[in-house]
Amino acid sequence: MKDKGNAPQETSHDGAISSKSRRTTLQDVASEAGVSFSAVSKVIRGASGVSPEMRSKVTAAIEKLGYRPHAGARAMRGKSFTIGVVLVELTSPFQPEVVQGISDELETSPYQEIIVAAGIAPERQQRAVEALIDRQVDGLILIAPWTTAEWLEDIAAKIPTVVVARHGGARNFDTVVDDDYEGARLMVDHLVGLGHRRIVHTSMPSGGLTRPFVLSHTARLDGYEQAMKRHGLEPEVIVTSYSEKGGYQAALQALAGTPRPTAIFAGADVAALGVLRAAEEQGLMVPEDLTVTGYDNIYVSTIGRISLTTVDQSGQLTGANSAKLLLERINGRETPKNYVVAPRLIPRATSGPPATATLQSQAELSST
Amino acid sequence: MKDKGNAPQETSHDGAISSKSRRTTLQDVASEAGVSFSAVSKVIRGASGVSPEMRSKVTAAIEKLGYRPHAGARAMRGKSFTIGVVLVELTSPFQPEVVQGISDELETSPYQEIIVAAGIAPERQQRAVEALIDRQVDGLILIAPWTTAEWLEDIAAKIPTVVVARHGGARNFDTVVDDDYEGARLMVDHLVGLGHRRIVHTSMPSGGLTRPFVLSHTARLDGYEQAMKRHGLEPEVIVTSYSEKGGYQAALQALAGTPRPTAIFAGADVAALGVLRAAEEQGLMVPEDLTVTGYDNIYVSTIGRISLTTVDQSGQLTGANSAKLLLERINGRETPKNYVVAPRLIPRATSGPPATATLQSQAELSST
DNA sequence: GAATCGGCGTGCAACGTTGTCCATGAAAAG
DNA sequence: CTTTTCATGGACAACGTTGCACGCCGATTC
Repeated sequence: MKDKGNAPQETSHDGAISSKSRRTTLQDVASEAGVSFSAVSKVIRGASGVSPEMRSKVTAAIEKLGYRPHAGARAMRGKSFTIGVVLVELTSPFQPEVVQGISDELETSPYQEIIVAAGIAPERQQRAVEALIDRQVDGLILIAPWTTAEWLEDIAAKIPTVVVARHGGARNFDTVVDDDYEGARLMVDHLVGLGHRRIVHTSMPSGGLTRPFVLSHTARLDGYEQAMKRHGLEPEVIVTSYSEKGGYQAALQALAGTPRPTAIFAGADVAALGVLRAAEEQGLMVPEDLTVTGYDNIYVSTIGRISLTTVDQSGQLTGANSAKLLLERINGRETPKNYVVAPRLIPRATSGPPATATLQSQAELSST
Repeated sequence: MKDKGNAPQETSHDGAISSKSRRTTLQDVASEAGVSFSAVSKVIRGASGVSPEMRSKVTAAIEKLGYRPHAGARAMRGKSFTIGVVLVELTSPFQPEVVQGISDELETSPYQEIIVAAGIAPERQQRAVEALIDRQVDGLILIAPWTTAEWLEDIAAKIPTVVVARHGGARNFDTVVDDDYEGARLMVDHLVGLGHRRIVHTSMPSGGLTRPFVLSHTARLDGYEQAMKRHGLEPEVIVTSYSEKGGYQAALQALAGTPRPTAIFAGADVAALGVLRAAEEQGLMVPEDLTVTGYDNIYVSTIGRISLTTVDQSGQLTGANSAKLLLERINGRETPKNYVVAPRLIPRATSGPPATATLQSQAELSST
């Protein structure tokens, strides 16, 4: 394997090769196999018009030299085999689960994902998408984008796109959503079934989006309100943010009301954690004095100390499905598909019948 | 702006343009500005030999056409302005914080990060790195890689690299590590200061790595053992994994010992959560009957219901610093740098003096 | 006033692929 | 035995950049 002496490394002017050795290219493989480089390209692309011997010779050479195609060069002509994924925050508990589902699904495909955490601001999200398009991604998966519907349609007209956690369907892209409406109903039914009547819901600003093109939290809000009305109960909503702090603030506000609610249904598990803190501070026992529930079934909710009653929507499944839809779309499908993930109620330790059931119903009666 | 009739869209054979309009290129900008495309390239690259008028004309044209450079084409000749980041798991609580730090740092640079979750298996991590190299990343940040030191040096010889959370320094790459050794000492001192003498530590397998080239958890283990010995105490280590389940199992094992330990110092917060669950199941009050502490100061540890005593190592800072080091290296620095993040003890509600202090010391005396 | 210099703009050859078009030769059909 | 067909492999022109080499021209120097 020594190549000393009479094998001049190509007569280039480039005297000082920068120690970092050159990458093996199609050309290298071609000369190793003793064929033309177009033939090698054909083998790699699985194009027709290749004899079996040809194929095996080339495959052997590729193996021997450890050849790997240059993504940049590929991107110049056609596909880059790269998928762009945009999410809001990596350190938030739910969205990374979706990404993990995407990663796992793409693991067996030739595609590689690029992940960008773009925050909540629409402008920054748009810049992130543009940066991905510069990198010639073959497709986009946008998780809970806060941009306008028109902008999304424009982007999707240019490049195969799947949007996650956004309701309302679309013309040019596929969607994967949890049935948030149904999930909220499940939770309200659970709480009402336990005997609760004053149930407060915490939500987030709608971000200027209009129905039916809304993000998950708005659909949950709608589901909550409808379910409450169906039970003949008065909805009560407090709008803060989906964060521990937002939940804490919402809880303080809710608990100051008279009569005090017996249950707080936070729109997200993170917010429910804040509600728990507020309850603790006010000396309320959960679930004896106050039932607290969330949505998302994030990891923290499962651990013993928290054991939060919540709704599961399988981030993994959501991610895997969006990756599947995107690959279909890259392979030519044009008609939009909308995949709906069925939510599942997970009753745990933070929900129970209201201890003050009799007292409460008296208050209800006198106030009606 | 209508271009009907006598503006033939270039005399190409390509009749059916696939609706998705062509991207604007250097050439387009050049004709808009009435200059050569090399001139435009110079302006973009900030090369010398450009007159002010030239620059403004070109900048205007770029602005007008909304030109954005094609990353693939750039990657063919030189830089791709892309950084590859490899981590173990996106859904783990600590590593995404590091990535967030990297993202924030790169936000103001022309570089864009590609994130890959590669799992714990060295082979899969290696494949991930190769996929990134195929994409011509200009640099790599590897978070807690389980690969051999030789392999890392080989990669780093080819491409600027920063390794996070791996001790021992290196020839060809920079490292950013928390001073895990010191952090473990802080925790042991804290516990001993409270009066504990039987302190169990939970760790993870070393993954076949040999000192001094070890991952964080091994350094924590070393720090724990040294500190215990300095206090004249007997170290007791249980090896499982850094997960809720791993912590649970370790705790069961530890609590079965006689005399029972009064404190369990888990090597990671996630594991400490499992310890808490085990304690709860056995009817032990924390911290009255058992002190539980962790390491990493993940988000969950901060919330009221958990309020875990732990050691903070600022993932954000770690990430930001590794990005800075990588950019320096991309700009030509060759001499390796090792950045050490100072750990900080965060005492919270899960640690306190052992209730059975007298009893405990009797047991100690009789067993010695 | 001629020679030299340096600033500025242009031309052009890569870079590593893809996919179309073309030449070759063997097998099948007449 | 000649013509057509078809499978196979090779040549080659893009793709959108970068960065070097060159040529022009006005200004400085002797």
